[in-house]
Order: sequence, then C-alpha cells, then structure tokens
Amino acid sequence: MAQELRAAGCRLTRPRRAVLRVVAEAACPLTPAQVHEQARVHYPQVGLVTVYRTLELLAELGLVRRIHTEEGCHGYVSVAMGEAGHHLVCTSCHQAVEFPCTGLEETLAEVERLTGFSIQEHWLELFGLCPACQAGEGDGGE
Amino acid sequence: MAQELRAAGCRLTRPRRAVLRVVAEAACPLTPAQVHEQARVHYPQVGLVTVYRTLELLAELGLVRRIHTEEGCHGYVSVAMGEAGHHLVCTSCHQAVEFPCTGLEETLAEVERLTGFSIQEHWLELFGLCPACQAGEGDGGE
DNA sequence: TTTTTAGTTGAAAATAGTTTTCAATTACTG
DNA sequence: CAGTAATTGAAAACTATTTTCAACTAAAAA
Repeated sequence: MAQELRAAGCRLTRPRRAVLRVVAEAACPLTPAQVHEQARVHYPQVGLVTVYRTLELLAELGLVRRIHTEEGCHGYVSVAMGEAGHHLVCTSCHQAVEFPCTGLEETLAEVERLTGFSIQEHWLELFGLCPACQAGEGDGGE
Repeated sequence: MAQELRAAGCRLTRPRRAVLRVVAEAACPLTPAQVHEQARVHYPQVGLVTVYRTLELLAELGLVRRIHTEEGCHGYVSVAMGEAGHHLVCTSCHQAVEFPCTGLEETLAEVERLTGFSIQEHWLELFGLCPACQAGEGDGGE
C-alpha cells in the first residue's frame, strides 16, 4: 500500500505508516476511532484527525473501502481483491470477508431492462454468520 | 401508512401525520432535515426531534427504508413494494426507484457456497442515470 | 361531553462523528 | 545540509443524532 501512496505523490510519513499498517492487518472493518486506537500502538502521537485524513486518502486511491453500518458510523477495510469485491460481514464476530459478485451482472442487467436506468455503481453488503460462528464458536458478538 | 401505525398501537398525532404525508409523497430519499422542512408545511410546530422519532418508528415497522448515502447522513424512503425492494437512485436528479432483486438469490447462494457463511441480510443499492437524465433532461444534479 | 392517563411532543442540552483552522513539524528535493 | 511545501496535531467548529423532562394531547373511560 505504501508504494501506491508514493506513486500518487504522497509523502510516506510515520503517522500514515501507522495507519496503513493497521488497515492492512485488520481482519474486519474498523471505524476511524478503532484505527486510531490501534495506530497509536505503532506511533503513539498520531492524532485522530490524521487517521481521518489518511483513511479518506486511501479511500480515494481505492486502497480501502468505506462500508456503511447500521449504527451510523463508517467502517473501513482494505481492498484485498481489487474492485470486484464486496463485503460479507459476520454478525456475530464481525469478521469481514470479500467476495466477487458473481452473477450480479445479470441481476443488474435485468434491473436496467426493467427500469430503463443505466447503472453506474452498486453497493452490495451482506450480513450473516461465518462458519465458525455457525458452529457455535461465536464469541465476538454483543 | 396511518392504518399500520394504528395497528401497531401507536397514536396518530398531528406531527406524525405531517411526517407520514411527506414521506408518502416523496419521490426521492429525504434526509430527516428535509422531511422536517417539508413537514412544517403541513404542521408548522413540528420539531426535528419528532421527525427523527417518527422516521425511526416507521423504519421499525418496515414502512420506510433507511438508505445510506456517501455523504454520511441517511435518507429515508417509503417502502412501496414490500420487503422485496431495494433502491436505485439517479445520480443526476436523485429520484429513487424500488426494484425487486430478481436473481439475487442465486448470487447469494453462490456466495454462501463459496464462503461457508449463512447469509441473513443483504443491502443492495444501485446508482445510475434514470431514463430522463440519460436523455439529457438532467436538471437536478450538481 | 368531560375526565383520565399514558403515549407523545418540543426545546434545550448532551453526545457522537467528522471537518476545519492554523501554527509547528517533517519528508523529500536539490 | 538547507529549503520548501506537504503534513501534522490540538482545539475549535460543525453536523447529525439522541437524551432529558416538563408540557401537551389522542384515545379510552366515565
């Protein structure tokens, strides 16, 4: 991710590296506050403001995806599989997995046909139980 | 919509009726602030707090859907086609249309197969140009 | 119709998330 | 190593949303 930042003409500062590292290692979507908390482990002085700015920057560069939660705040996750991925979030342990939207193209084409719209973008977010939580190992939940 | 409220054991007050009417007549997703502004036309004293509470109530009853916007705030639209509908929003004039998610079941089944997750819920939001805006009549946009 | 009463309301304050401002700092260039 | 513009962090500002609480009112009871 660092390379992409450089390529975009951005400086690779310590606060940014701390944020980058947290986001890259995260297994589930993190809110800016959570990213901040963890980034402090790598660089204690990092401010929440910088976290916001860095996440916004990463989102613009397409290195991170902003997902929407019911609670009203946002979560950020790294984009591991290029543009094709959408998110599947476990409602118990909050683990997030990416998946390619197989077959969605047909659905979209059908919607275009029915409505006459020309579809430019789509957001698909799925919620369910991951295999571990289905097996009763769910320990992360509320 | 009023009947459903009554059926749920809620009182049909003037502020609520004002909100209900605005939401029922809206052609595109409205933010709470927009609903408030319009509801005042029908009942000037209505407070923003009541608008929030009423929208939350309607959302709980499934009469209104909360959709998520890039800008961070939420928009509410009435659910015209029962639970099957998702939203298709015109990026130019902001008109929102509901559509049934034909074929999505197959996509979800495929994702379940690939990931082992058991999917409980899905949010699908589409963005594109409505027929009128494609024809160059777009006048609502930025 | 009047009374009763519990659900509902609105103003203000509180809270939460996010953005702006600006002087100080620092990564990169030469 | 010095110069410079991008970047930073703290505080303040801002926006969206929720809570609190006394006053109000819709609907049921009398």
